[in-house]
Amino acid sequence: MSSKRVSIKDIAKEAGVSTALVSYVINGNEKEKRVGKEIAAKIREIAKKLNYQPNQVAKSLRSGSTKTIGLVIADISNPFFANIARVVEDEARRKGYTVIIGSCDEKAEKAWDLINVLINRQVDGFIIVASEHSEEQIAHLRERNIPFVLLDRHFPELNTDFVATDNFTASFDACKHLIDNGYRKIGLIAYRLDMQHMKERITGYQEAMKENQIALNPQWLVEVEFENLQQEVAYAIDDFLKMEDKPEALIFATYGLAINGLRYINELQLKVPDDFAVVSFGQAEIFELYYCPITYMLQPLEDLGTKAVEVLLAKVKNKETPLTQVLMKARLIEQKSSEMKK
Amino acid sequence: MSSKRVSIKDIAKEAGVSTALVSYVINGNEKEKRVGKEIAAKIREIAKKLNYQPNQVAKSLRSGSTKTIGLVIADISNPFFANIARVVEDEARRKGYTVIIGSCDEKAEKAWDLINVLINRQVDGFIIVASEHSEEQIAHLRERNIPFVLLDRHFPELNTDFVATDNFTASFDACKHLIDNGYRKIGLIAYRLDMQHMKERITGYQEAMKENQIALNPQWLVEVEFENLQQEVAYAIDDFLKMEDKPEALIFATYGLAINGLRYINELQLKVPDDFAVVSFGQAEIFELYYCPITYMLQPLEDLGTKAVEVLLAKVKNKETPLTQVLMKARLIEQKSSEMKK
DNA sequence: AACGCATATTTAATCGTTTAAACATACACA
DNA sequence: TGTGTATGTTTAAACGATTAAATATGCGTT
Repeated sequence: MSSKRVSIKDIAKEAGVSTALVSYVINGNEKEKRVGKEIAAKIREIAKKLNYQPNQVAKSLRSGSTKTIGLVIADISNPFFANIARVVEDEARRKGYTVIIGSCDEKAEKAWDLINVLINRQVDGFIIVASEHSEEQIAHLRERNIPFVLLDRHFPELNTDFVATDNFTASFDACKHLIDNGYRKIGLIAYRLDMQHMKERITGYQEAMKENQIALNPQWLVEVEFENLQQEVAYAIDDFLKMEDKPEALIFATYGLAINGLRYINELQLKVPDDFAVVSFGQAEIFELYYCPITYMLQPLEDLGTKAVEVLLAKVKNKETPLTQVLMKARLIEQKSSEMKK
Repeated sequence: MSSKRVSIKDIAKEAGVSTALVSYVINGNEKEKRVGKEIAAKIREIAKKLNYQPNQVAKSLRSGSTKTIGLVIADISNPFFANIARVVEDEARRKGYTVIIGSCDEKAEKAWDLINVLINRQVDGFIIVASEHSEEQIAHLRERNIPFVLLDRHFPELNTDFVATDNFTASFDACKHLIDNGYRKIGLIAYRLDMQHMKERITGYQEAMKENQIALNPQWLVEVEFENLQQEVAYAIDDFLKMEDKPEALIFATYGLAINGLRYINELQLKVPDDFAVVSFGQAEIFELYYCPITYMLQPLEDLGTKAVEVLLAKVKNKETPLTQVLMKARLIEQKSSEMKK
């Protein structure tokens, strides 16, 4: 059995009417358009019999709306993004939209390509977890009047819609928690990134230290490059160990940093929390499963994702929707890795 | 600055020619179609000036090909699927295709919805990581002559194209490895699933035991339900512990089972590998980061993914392509969790 | 001058759907 | 008989691209 797709024309022919009537009936406009009762019933019956499925591509061309949103992230194989993707997918589907996910590895060039492909595919809007140096792309979208909302990261100087975690407070809380538990020499491993969310994770830490009268030792703050992550993190920890004023607690500013840091700490046969107490950003089973479960700042992924979809779709429906900027609080999940200093 | 999208008509008007010529030039058919040199140059120039981007939706409608493939998986937030998705995405993009990923939580109904949405969106083909009870859907696709390839799991009675791991051998090797390292009482925790890949993981284990003259204790083989996973795994381990002939080594048939199993083992303050040696399927940082790194069967995700795309696109280009069925070998990654029995 | 041929360009149909506008028919009422 | 109104249905253009077929023009040959 082959099977050409059934179109509205086939139904029209079989029913002996014009395609207009079929369209009216299929879309439930038969009342408004005054389609005859028997004809309507006949059309519905035939559509069912032939298992008619509307061609979304034709609809999209005609209507100018594809009911599709593009989700631009760094890497779908990273659990943080994968979790976001899942939330966005579910919420979008609930509202009749399909999501196209694209990974750009934090590379501006890949992101450009990706965005262009998606624009050509006429996505109705974008949810973007932005990378460094993507201001230009964002500005481009705005110029072309394509709806988008930034998720998790934003550029304060661009004044766009965004939905993100309050990273300053999260980092402040993480550090404060360690201080409360008796640690005073606290190191922070972050990325060297010219991005607001990372900067806030740094200033939050600094502010918490200051506010608790702890002199900031600049050596305690290490910013590593994205490339060669594993080595960079190892060097950072090596350096900590060599210091006179060696940190007794570490904050990892992302999940990826924590993974690499903990791996190296294991390799050195150091113990958490005795050699280093630990608090991390990000979330994954791993933090529960580590021999010493890791305290972390739980970002409200579910809320972030659904809110982003909501904000975007409002924008899609009405481009004049006023700017929406949402900050959500992270929650401290206390575990053994940061327990009260002995 | 607003910005209506630039179409081929706009270029044609500006150049004072018909849309046909513009189309020829844009698509590089100017030689074949004998477009005048100066005109061609002019068209190209104008296209550039106006930053023309072809409307992929219109192209799709006209050509009947969307250059899109649907990837149907259980859950994008599961690292196994996320990794597959990444490989598929990259390979597809390399070949000019876009991927739409859909999660169906191993539910036949969700999978149906998803597949229908994607069919309506005219995807050119599907890569499907099938769930239980999805034979009907698969058969449906075949009847409608829509190209697809099964990935990671397949239904032997359906005789479709597929690309999968040789699970029998993988499981055999996992078990054999434990036996070689001195363990003889070996438990297997698997899903109760009517699916080939799971069955093979069971028979592989059984075969390895038999071949090494180890009497199979049926209590050592536990099949748990997908629902209430955490509890079910805990019960299974409780049961093991109560047995006279308690297993000294465990094989987890999936990543999810391992996560839950290891969490519970931690909770009971049992030690790997002394209380239980462990080998698992799946892969993730976690297996390296656990206090006792976990031995696992590394599935060749990269190869599986790229091959699946290759097979599918061959099918898309020519529906008469002969059946392609590929089995790939998993590789044992030996770590401390299965070291030689003391 | 007539024809053939090569070159260059336009016309118009097509993909599947939506929808404003035109058309047709019946009936009520003056 | 004509006019108005309600009801039911068709026509045809449009979305943006592709492409077979038609057309136009110039040139060389006889």
